[in-house]
Amino acid sequence: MRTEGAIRRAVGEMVERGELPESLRDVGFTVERPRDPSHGDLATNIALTMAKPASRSPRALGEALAGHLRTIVLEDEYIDDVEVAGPGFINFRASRTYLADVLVGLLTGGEVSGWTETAQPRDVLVEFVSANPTGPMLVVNARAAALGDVYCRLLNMTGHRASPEYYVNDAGGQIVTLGRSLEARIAELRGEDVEFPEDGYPGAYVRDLAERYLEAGLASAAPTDLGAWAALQILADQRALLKRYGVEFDRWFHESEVREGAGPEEVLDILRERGYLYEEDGALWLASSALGDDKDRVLVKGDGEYTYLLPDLAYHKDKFERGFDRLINIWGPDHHGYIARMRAGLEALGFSPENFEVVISQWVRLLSGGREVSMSKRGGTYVTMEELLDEVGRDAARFFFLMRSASSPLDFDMDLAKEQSNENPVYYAQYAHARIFGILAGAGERGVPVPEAASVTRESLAPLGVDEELALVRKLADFPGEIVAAAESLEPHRLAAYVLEVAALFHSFYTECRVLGDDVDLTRARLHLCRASARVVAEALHILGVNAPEHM
RNA sequence: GCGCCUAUAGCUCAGUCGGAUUAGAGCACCGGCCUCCGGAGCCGGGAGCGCAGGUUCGAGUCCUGCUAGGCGCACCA
Repeated sequence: MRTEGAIRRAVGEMVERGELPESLRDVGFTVERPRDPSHGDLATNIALTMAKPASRSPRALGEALAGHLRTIVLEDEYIDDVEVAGPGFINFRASRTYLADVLVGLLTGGEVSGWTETAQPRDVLVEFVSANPTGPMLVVNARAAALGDVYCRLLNMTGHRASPEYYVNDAGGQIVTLGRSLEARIAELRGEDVEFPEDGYPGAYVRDLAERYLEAGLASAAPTDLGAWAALQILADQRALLKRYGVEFDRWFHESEVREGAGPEEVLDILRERGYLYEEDGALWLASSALGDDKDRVLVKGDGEYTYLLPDLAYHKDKFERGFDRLINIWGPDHHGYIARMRAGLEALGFSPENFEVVISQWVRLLSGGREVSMSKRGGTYVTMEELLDEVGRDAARFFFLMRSASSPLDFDMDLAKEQSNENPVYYAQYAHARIFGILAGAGERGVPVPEAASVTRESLAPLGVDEELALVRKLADFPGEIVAAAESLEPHRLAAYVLEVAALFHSFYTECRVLGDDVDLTRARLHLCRASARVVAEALHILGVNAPEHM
């Protein structure tokens, strides 16, 4: 901020002296952190953007601007140096005072959310997983669960109000199919000779449910009721598993409730009023092709039954009516074709489609022993989310899913995730945290006084100055900005990458700089740096829902 | 046929709002570092933007076309 102000002032001065035309007073430019640390802490491209309109060489413009900037920032205690580099970038170098204040802020600054609050908070509903209650959750569900959960954490951390929600598809034909599958398995257990339904669910879990059903001493029932019962059992299992994974929903919204309520009929009324509903071939159609969809969609079938879309529209209408002004849905890649009709339907209902976002979470391919684990739902061979958690644990599973952007298909290396070594990124990050606590404990054992975090001052940090120390502090200074960037772009993988970078810089610092030494002041300063690093690593991991252990 | 996603090092992936004659990590491979705070660590080394155009002072990034892979195009959910 202050850098941008200084640049504006420098441009203003040049305009007033006639060194630049008036038209360039408000020229656009950016200020950003250069990728290469040797280019300083902040850089602006202003000389490049104004070179053409000013018809002067960017390099010469840069020199002229830098001259003005030097006198302007002279009294700024946070900026040490201004220089022109490359084709005409103007680089600013942060002062040691600035870096010291970064650490003071990290150690005494209270809740992280206080550093990252947005000026425009929104009420966000994040709907994710929403797996059919007809079978166990699979690894793709685990990926979506990690993403949705962290979206909420990121949004809440940046001052929004995010609410995680699960839509339970407990209506429609699939529940009946589940019921008929269960019926057949129950009959088998009773020794009856029955044929398993052709389209039934072949998984072993249906047999387990049949056993449970008989053990509970429940009477025979119609397939619909059997299906409803089975779905309830499966849902309870899902809920427990998600909790174990660190994901809890504010609300489980049942499709059956939507269908029983007035919502679907209200949707039809509004669409009719707004002219987006028509009848053809005995069915009621949504005129979605008028709003960007490939074709119109049936809402009420010829037999009077609702299609999936109608209750879903009613559900999303309900979301808006509950006061949410931003809806985020995480869907699998097999549902991307559904986006256009959903968006069209919401627009037809009078909602702004910009407030409805869909993130497509791409498939997960499991690798084990260097080979792909075959996944076939039809063949009944698949790896469930529960098996994955049993195998690799919560921290590794979450971190691996969150390391990659949602839009990339993911190769999940089970062997690597299980490995307790430096090859495993999640251990690498956690190790940095544990190592710091090892140092703090070691200080106590040696009688080295460990300063309270709150006691840190600019002056107490003055002994820091080695490259490894400063590089680490610079990286720590990015923390709030990384949270904001990850939240705004809904890209948790940035934060995962960031925490690995912090860990790497900490390990380098640790190797190069002995923390517990003879120099009391230096030791105190480095202990503060350790504490601040541990805090950033822990906070970042916690946002990702990953533990930051003190011992490993 | 139409639509969406993907294509960056041998492998798995980053790459911010288009920025720096030098495109980064990790794994794998090669070579170094423990009388000392946690070696689950550190330091060094080679190799790459699918193809062809275009926009721009500047393109891995934006646009067009092509190629390859994945997914989707229901009165299923």
